[in-house]
Amino acid sequence: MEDFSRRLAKEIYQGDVFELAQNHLLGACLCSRIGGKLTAGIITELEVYVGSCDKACHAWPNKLTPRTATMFRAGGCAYVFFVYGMYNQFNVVAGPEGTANAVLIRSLEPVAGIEEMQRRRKCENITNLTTGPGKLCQALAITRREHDGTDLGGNLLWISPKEKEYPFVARPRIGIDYAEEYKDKPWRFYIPDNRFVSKK
DNA sequence: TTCGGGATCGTCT
DNA sequence: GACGATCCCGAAC
Repeated sequence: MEDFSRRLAKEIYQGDVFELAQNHLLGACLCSRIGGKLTAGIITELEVYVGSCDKACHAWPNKLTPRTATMFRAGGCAYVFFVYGMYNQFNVVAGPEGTANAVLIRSLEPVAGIEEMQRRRKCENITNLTTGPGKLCQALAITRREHDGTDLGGNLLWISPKEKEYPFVARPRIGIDYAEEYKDKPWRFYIPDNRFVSKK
């Protein structure tokens, strides 16, 4: 039986965003207990966004708006936004307060609450439950309205540290063609040879 | 297996 | 008023 009671330490979130993404979030377990149901999955794919220089980042160039305000908070909380009129996307805020760095979680390997995920997603196929940023929010019941800014050290939404090391590869990010010289930066990281990745 | 369109609304111009 | 850090489904190959 897996134990999801541990929490990633606060200081780790407030360090370098790439270090956080590569060495701490990839392979860790994203957990939610929403509506009384525990759902959790191992993070298999993610993308890094850097507010100070990265044209693909919502908060570039360090632009604080009502939408991006949570990204400027101290690392360790959730930045959840809404796109395409129907999907939510979950990010982990990184770095010290006043900086706008985030890690978009793109894909999970389901490990707990799979039946609840199937109900929420109206889908039986395990490999289609959490392989995409919009899908995993639906599976874990994460929404901008309810969870933007949520502390990731609590009991609603949290991250349990990885229990072993995983290899990872670096590739360009998805869906940011407008980002000019930043669109080809290999800031998407995923665990190779894992079925639960949205795009190879 | 790949491609293209539609759904749908918060956010910024 | 335009445009997405997407997803799903159906059509064509």
